[in-house]
Amino acid sequence: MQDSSPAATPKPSRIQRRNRKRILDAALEVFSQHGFRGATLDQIAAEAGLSKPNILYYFSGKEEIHVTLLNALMDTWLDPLREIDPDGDPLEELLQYVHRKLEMSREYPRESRLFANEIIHGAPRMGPDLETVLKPLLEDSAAMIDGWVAEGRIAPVDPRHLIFSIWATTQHYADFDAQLQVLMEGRDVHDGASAYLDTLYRRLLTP
Amino acid sequence: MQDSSPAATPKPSRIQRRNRKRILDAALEVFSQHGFRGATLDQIAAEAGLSKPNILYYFSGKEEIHVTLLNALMDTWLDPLREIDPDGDPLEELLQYVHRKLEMSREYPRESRLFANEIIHGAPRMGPDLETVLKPLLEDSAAMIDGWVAEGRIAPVDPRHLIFSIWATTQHYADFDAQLQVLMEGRDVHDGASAYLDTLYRRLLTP
DNA sequence: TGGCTTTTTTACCATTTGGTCAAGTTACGA
DNA sequence: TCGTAACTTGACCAAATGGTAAAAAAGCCA
Repeated sequence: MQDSSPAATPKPSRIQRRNRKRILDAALEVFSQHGFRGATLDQIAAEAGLSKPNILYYFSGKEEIHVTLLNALMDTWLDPLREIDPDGDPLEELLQYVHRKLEMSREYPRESRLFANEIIHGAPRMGPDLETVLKPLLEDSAAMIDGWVAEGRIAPVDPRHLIFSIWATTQHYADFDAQLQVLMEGRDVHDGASAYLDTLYRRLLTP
Repeated sequence: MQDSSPAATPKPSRIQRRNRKRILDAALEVFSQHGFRGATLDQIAAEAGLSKPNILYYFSGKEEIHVTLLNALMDTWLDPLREIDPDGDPLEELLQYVHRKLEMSREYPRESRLFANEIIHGAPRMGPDLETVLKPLLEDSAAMIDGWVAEGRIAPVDPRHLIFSIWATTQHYADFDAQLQVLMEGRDVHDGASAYLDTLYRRLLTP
């Protein structure tokens, strides 16, 4: 559907799409590694294979790149939570959620660190999203879990802290990877984590 | 004992001690809030109530301040783990460890964030300490827990991932505070966390 | 109080870095 | 193929920032 309204963004050309993607990819790499202040446009430009002024042709500034990344991230980041089936088996649904989150930590550690970094520094660019996107979703999920508890289908548990602990334990494997590399030298971290978290939440939630 | 050997640091004067402490306090505040790159000497100076050149009279540079903080932190940070009594009741010892760690997150959120920030960015200034201090301690603790499991005094569990999950769940309350403030508006986060984590690890570890 | 050391400040400096600008260069529809 | 719009770049800036130097001030002790 071609947008013909005058105020809308005209049309993203082929080159536009390609270069914006390159820039965002490069920026994810650099921001997740060095943080917002620690990252420089020169680094992003080098990583993207573009010149700095060219990057500023596609984005109005460093800030806009960062915000764009954060917004895009929020959605995919919460998908696993949205995928919990209220009509499924509670224990299995929650365990699947844990495994999906752990899988995301392995597949997308840069995204996890980008997010963690933003929150640690007080979420200066995510405040609105947390309130409008994350909070309602958390409340819905908490209500669903409370329902399961009330029906006696899982053991009694504080639903919000349960979710926090799932976030904490799974994202830890991405965010603290540097530490784990030292401590778990050689061992397969992820398989162990998967088995451990399964046990942890199974014992917590089994009625 | 007055040190009279020629190569040793002479003697920290009263003013030296006072000002170095002021600087480290201020730096902890600023570094934990903005990260290493995000923090500026001017901010630290303002927070400490000293001029920038004066700060550089006490420390050779921004880096040295940061490293000093990190080193000082490492010790106190691991104290709770060292305090686990191998001869105590396993379940109660581990639960106490959880509560002590949670308490540290509440008492020293800045330290927690400083540490998290360092690790997220690849631990560029902590590599040696992780290897020489943290790793041996983890191995000792893991052996102790394995012993408890072998004796059947707690349920079978991977000791390293158990410890990781305790770190993750407790530090989460300090590191992701900005997120929790939005999501738990008004609720008492810490009391809920304390009760939840007690349940979580009790159900996991009860034989 | 005089003289020495320690501490503090004022004035700078060099580099880094986010961002601009005007002049190219390339892509593409007519 | 030609002209216009889209894209790219080299040369620059101004502000921020880590750090220095030398002089002034404050402590301290005989």
